[in-house]
Order: sequence, then C-alpha cells, then structure tokens
Amino acid sequence: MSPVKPPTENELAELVRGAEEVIKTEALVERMAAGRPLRIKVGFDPTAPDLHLGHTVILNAMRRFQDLGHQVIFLIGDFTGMIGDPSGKNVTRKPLEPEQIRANAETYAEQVFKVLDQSRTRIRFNSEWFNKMSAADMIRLASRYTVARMLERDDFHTRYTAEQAIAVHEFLYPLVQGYDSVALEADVEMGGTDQKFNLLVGRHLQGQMNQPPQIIITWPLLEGTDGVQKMSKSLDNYIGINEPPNDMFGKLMSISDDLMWRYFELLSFRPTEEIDGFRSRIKQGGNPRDVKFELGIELVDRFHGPGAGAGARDAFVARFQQGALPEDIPEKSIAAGAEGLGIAAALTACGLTASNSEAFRMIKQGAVKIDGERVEDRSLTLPAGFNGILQVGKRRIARLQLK
RNA sequence: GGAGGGGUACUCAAGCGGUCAACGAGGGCAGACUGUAAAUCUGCUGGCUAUGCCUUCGCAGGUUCGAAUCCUGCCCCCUCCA
Repeated sequence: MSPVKPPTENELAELVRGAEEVIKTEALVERMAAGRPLRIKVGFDPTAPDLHLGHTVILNAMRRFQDLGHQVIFLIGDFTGMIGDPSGKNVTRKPLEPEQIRANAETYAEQVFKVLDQSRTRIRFNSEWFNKMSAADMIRLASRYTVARMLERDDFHTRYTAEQAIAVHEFLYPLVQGYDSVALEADVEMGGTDQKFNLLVGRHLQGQMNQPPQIIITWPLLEGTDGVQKMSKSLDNYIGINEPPNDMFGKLMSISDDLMWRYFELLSFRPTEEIDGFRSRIKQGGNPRDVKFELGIELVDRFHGPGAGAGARDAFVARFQQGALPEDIPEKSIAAGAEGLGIAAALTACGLTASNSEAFRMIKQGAVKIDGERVEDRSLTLPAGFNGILQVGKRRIARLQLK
C-alpha cells in the first residue's frame, strides 16, 4: 500500500461531519499522521441486506476514509447473527445456512458499492475466527468483562430496570463484536450511537491483548421520514436505496424542513460551505422546497445514476404541481359478469384497499375517485366493460378493466 | 424450590359477569390547509354476501341465559427470597 498523506484540517472536519462522538480525536489525528492506510472496521448484520438511507450515513463516512487512502473492512457478523443484537425484541436466531449468508453478502455488495470504493474495501465474516474457537476460548473471552459493566450498557440497563428479560447469551454479543476488532487489528471502528458500548468493549479487549486500542467514531441514527424515530423498515419510515427514483424523490420531498438539514449534514457529500449557502438562501426568502429538490436530486443520482435525479424532479413537478397522473399506473384486469362489479370489491381486488370494509370506510371519507370523480355512493357498481382509473387518496392508484 | 405480580387489538394501556368489536394515548390511513411539506384541525382505524351476521382479549377446557371479566389445567414474562 502506498503511503497516505495526513489529512488537512478541512479534510478532517468533513471526515467526522455529523459524527456524534470521536474517542479520541487526538488519537485519530496521530494515527492518521503515521502515513499508512488505516484499517477501518464496520460491522453489519447478516440478515438485513435491504439497505436504506439510514445505513448509508456510515457508508458515507467509510467512503470518506477511503477517499483519503484508507482501507475499509466490511465485516459481516454471520457468527454474531446467531446471538441477535440485544435490542429487546430479538431472540437467539437460528444460524443461517452458508448459502444464505453468501447470498446476503452478495446482496450487500450490490448495494454498498453504490457508495463505497470497491478497490479499498474488504468483505470479511466473523465466523472465520469464531468457528475455530473452542468453548474454553469462549469462556476465557467471557472472563475479561464483568456483569456489572455489562449492565452499564444503556440497553441492558433500561431493560433490567424495566423488568424485561435479558438472556445470558446476550452478554456475549458485545464480547464477540469486541473480539472482532482484536482479530482484525482494527485501527478505527465506527457504528451507530447505539453501538458505543460494543465499540468500547473492542477497545478494552484490544488493550488487554496488547494491541493499540481502536479509535471509535459513533454516528447518529438517522431519523426516518417521520423526523422523530430512527429510520427503520419495521417502523415504515425509511427510504430504501433500491427504491425507484420517483418514490425516493417523493419521500424526500415529504420530510420536514428541519429534517432536511439533518439529511444534508449526514447524507450529502456537498461541502459544508455549500450547505450553509442554502441556509442563507432560505433566510433571504427562498422556498425551502427548492433546496429540498437539490437534496433529492443528489441522492437519487447517487443510487440511480447521473440524470436520474433531474428526471425524478421533473416527474414530481408534473405530478404534484401540475396534477398529472403518474406514468406507471399498475393495470389490473378482472373478469366480471354482465352485472359488473361492486366498487368496494373492485378497490380491494386492485390492491388499493386491504378489505371491503376498508374500502367502504374510504368511500365514506371521500378518499375514493373514479377517473378523478369522487365516489359518494358505497353501493355503486362498476358496469361490465368498465375501464378507468381508480384512486384511493393521493398515492394509491390503479387502472382497472372489467372483462 | 418458595412468595407475589403480569400476559387485552400495530404499540402502550383501561376494562374485571351483560350497555364490549372492547375507554384513552401513540402510530397508521383519509379529508381540510399546503410546498404530496412540517405543524394544525376533523374523521376513520377486525372481517363479511353489511341497519344484520361472524371471529377476537396468552392456550385449552368448564360454570352461566350470557365471559376479556368467574373456575380448572397448561404455556410464557417480571420481581423478591433461596
């Protein structure tokens, strides 16, 4: 590996822009000054290869390190996956089949290299070293930490005081993750703020095993589109990186103005000065929506290629500012007799409502339209041969043809 | 092993023999307002062949004209003691 130049002050500032905490900054500066590529470790869950923008906060940080010449280790916790990160909801998982792990790794690769530099990334699995460990080794590892300190972990502490279950094996999770840093001789480990404890365990173990303790950088958990809770699939407040350009753009447009700045800070690669420029533009009376367009274009371009962002913006403007129907309306064709089909049944058949009951409710609330005309009558029957556009609310649309 | 507390709809949480498809809050959806913003206001939020019927309150039985509510057994969770 070629020598690496120490970062300028500005490079360092951009490197940790938005980071929650660096432990310790001096150590980071010092190690970066050494002139060798650092080993940047970040662990990922083996089961959730469906990435959303929240995951990319840390990918962006990894990319910034790579651009300065450092080496990123994308660690897939296939062994750790057997434990399940103690979040209170997870229980011990069945070990994944090797083929499944390989398939997930490939799915990861497809997605993360939209952000990461492939030439400076190594994908590793922690089963590489843990499968070779004996029970005795594991017990030795467990002896290096105390229960009292384990209970300091925020998550354990909360659950313990809230009288929720903590299984013994969950204590192994931080130890296993920490040991990964030893096995990899990590210089830096990054993770979400919820990972701080685990990352510190890595530092502790490295120190005990005569390695220089890793530097820790924690990143905030990005708020989801609701602006309050962290982005996650289960809360359905996420923006997936594989979502179609128009969906991605639309979701970004619906975030609050406050949240927009947060997204700029953590998701945009624009220099801080440029973002400050946007801020002052709005202070002088600019429409925040236009700045939000810039954010949407940048992110859609990143995941769908240059030009995709502008296309999504144009489609958005046409659809919502000019009231056009979207181009890609799902089409449904249903066989109905001469007597036609009831409106509720039709909506449900098109997947616009979950049940006939819901369809009736939607009609009652004035949410249902046929070819743009509001439906008032719940007993309306679509005649045989009907062909038109059904709508429930603003987003649920389908074209239905009765045969 | 012993004592006590608890399991209710997406989540939290009332209810403790009929008026309970189940209070309330959050979330979600829809309508109004807008920049598809956010905030706010309003409504809805089990299913159906729909002014009625069917299935839901950890699981399985039982008592009763009638049970989420009472009884029996089982499963699971928490606390304290050992």
